[in-house]
Amino acid sequence: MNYIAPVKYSATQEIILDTAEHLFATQGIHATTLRAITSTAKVNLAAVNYHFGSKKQLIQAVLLRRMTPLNNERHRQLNAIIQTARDENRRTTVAEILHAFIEPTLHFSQKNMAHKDFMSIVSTLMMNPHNEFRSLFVSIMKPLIDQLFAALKAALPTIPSTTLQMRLQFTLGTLTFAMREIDIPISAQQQQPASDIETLIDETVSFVSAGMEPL
Amino acid sequence: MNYIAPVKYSATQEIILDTAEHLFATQGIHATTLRAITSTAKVNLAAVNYHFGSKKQLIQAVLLRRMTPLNNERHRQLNAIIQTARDENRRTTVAEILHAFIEPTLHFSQKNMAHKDFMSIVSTLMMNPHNEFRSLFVSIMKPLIDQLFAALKAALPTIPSTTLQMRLQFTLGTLTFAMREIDIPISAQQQQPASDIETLIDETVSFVSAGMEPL
DNA sequence: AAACAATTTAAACGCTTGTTTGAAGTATGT
DNA sequence: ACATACTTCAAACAAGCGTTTAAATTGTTT
Repeated sequence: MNYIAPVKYSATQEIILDTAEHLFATQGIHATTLRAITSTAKVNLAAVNYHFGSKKQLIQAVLLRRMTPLNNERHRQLNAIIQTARDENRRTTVAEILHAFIEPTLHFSQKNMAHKDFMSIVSTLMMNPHNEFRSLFVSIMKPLIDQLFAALKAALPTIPSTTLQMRLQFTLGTLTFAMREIDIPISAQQQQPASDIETLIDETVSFVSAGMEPL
Repeated sequence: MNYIAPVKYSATQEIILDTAEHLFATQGIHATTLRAITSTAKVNLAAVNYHFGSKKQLIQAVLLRRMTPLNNERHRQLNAIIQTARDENRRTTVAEILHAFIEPTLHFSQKNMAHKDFMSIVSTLMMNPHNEFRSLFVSIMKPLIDQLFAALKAALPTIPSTTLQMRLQFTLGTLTFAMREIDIPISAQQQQPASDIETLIDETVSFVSAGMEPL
């Protein structure tokens, strides 16, 4: 359930997708030209239009290629902890729920440079309410966010929905910052401590878990 | 101290700045053309180059015009609570410090549509590590962030700097989401509760205050 | 009222953009 | 080996971009 099979691409298509992904992340989607993509990928200028139809469709392909497996994994983990709690005849905890969403996200973003680039694109998109491709992104995320909210509501039945929705938005904001090195530089900061993934995951989960239940 | 005087603009310049601000926020900086700005503002196409020199300099002017008074106010509030605590011979609390930063930010962003647009641009910029204008933005923010970090470090002396830096980044992420209606839509959500500013400020401060000291 | 400076205007500039074209090349199946 | 489909290629296309120009207009000073 909720599983979506990935799409297969030819070698040329994958080179284009990889190159576009990297340039979108580092230069921005709008600022990246087809000439920049094709010359970097060492393919002909017309290759993008031939293989993907248009620049717009290329962007969508870049997004869907990685979004699908990531969301599959997030769904898998959420279902897993819900099932485990049911088996053990108890409620899921807030930290469990948030971990099931945050762990795949941060693990995914730290897997390699390509994944880091991809998450960079995604977070930029999340921050751009009026972006042309945001509706695509939102439609992909919606079922997952709904499931996440329902799980949190069940774990924290006394908190009003309005408040809980707000805190979930804050959580997404925290996660967006966590999954990149956006770092407004801090003077005291010595050249990026570069903590490992597990520490980052733990810190993020405990930060938002505490925020979910203040006082 | 830390106060920077605002720049004066002519009527034509202000119309251009207002229009550019709105279009930058709703369409993105790169996607907004000078022709779109000047035709919407009902001024001649050449007016931007005449009054600001170039599109690049116009963007900088849009940023600086509002950033300066906002940061003046943030500095004022931070200095105020530090002075008050000193007068009362006690440490500043974490919630006080975060409130002094968050309150002016959210109040500013909710003042009117123009301010909302501006904060939309700023948050997009914060999320774009490789954006051309990020360095300008960071240089403006740096003294403030440093002061904020120093205050937090003094209030939470037992927390390692590395951890504290991470939590400050999370806080900025939360605030970035709070100051806009970015809202990944949640199904249970009934057409935006639209809570008032004071509630939003309180919720944000308590969320990040809790996150600063988990357990 | 005349002279000067500041601003606005319409038109054009060179350049880059995404896309399309038709020929050349390559792979596949019989 | 040939016919057929697929892919690559260089070249060109119209459209849109930021910027510049020089004349017309407006505002200010003397």
